[in-house]
Amino acid sequence: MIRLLLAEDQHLVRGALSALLGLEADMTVVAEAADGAEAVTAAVEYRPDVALLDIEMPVLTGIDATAEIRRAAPEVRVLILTTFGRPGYLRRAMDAGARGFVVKDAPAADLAAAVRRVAAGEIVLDPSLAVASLGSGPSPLTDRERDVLRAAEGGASVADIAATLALSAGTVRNYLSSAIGKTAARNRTEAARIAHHNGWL
Amino acid sequence: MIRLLLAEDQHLVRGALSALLGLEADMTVVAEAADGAEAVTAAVEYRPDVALLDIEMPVLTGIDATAEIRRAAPEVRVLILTTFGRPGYLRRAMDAGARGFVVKDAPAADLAAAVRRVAAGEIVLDPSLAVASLGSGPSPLTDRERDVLRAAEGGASVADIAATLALSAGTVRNYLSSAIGKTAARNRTEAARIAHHNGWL
DNA sequence: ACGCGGATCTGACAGATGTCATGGGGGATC
DNA sequence: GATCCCCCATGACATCTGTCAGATCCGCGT
Repeated sequence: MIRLLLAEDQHLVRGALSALLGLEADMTVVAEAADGAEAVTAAVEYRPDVALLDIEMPVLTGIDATAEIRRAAPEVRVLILTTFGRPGYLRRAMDAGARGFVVKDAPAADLAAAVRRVAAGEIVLDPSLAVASLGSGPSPLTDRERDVLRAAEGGASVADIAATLALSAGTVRNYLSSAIGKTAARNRTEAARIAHHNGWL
Repeated sequence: MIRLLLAEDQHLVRGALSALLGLEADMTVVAEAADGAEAVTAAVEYRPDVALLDIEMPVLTGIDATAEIRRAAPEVRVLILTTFGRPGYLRRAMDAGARGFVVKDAPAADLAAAVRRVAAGEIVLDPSLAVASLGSGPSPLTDRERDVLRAAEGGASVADIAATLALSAGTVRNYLSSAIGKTAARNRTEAARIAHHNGWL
């Protein structure tokens, strides 16, 4: 019997996934979590065979939660289940210690299969995603460039960004400029979109 | 027996919802669709009692699909099930003829209840969402302002937008300026974010 | 010790952006 | 018919943005 932990912030989706996996004769959902922090706590407490984590979660990202679980409950195998197949997500998830990566628009039957393979100790990756991940390479952005881009996402002005990051306005513009160059964009908005799409933020 | 049509573009989520609703003794999923156009076709063909539609779908939005179903198969009752409780979404969905609106982070048990009530002829709304919808009022944007903002979302320049909409650059800047004013934003990016968040795009 | 790259800053410049005043044309409303 | 709003446009202005050239500091590897 494979014991599962399910972490997903959308209540209805979580319940639906629980129902879906509950139909499998060899699986049982032993715990559910609505955010990354809850997921870590539950992983420590219930020691499931497989932890199924969404990436886009409040409080603690699925990726950060993966790293935490890796530290606090190393025998728990983490399978990432997320909406977006961003190359950067895959890479960071695997670096954090995930054992598999499934996107939410894969066929429903694949999920149970992935869970079984991860439980058996295999690494499970969508091959086309893996190709995209290796093709686009790691993030070319430095830490500061990432900070600045992230702060610029919502439409903040240079002055705003400078204030929140405690930098001079000129420095912020320099970072923005180099981030724009590295993403081959034509302004900060496009740069943020591209970086986001690649999972670099 | 309540006959259901399920339209949701993420395969895994669709399968999971199908599993969840399949557990209910008085419901059966008679058709599934991966985009809005498929949903309309399936609604016409299978004439389900209730059509469960996501809003964020390719080809045809859940809202557009609602209007189409209303025309082509008026006896089918549409229940919108979507990720974001944007006030503008609710309003437009109801205007298009939806009979209910449920957000994906509602408790899982609520979904089956909502389906039953819609099947029985009731209108089902999340009360707090309804309040937000009435509170924020309808979209203050004109058609053109919406077009321009939408075109600007990805970081396009004024010249790009002017080219795609066949307008003069000055006109584009005027529309952007008035959209920025109406959304109380400080630049186009923030305006697009706010409009998007309210479901005005 | 030396060089390299990242983080931080400044100053200057061209071009993009946001604002405003102003105009004409068309449809809806009163 | 007058009024209002939306569509479309132009020109001028102040500000914001993106780029580039330089400059200092620090840590890391050879």
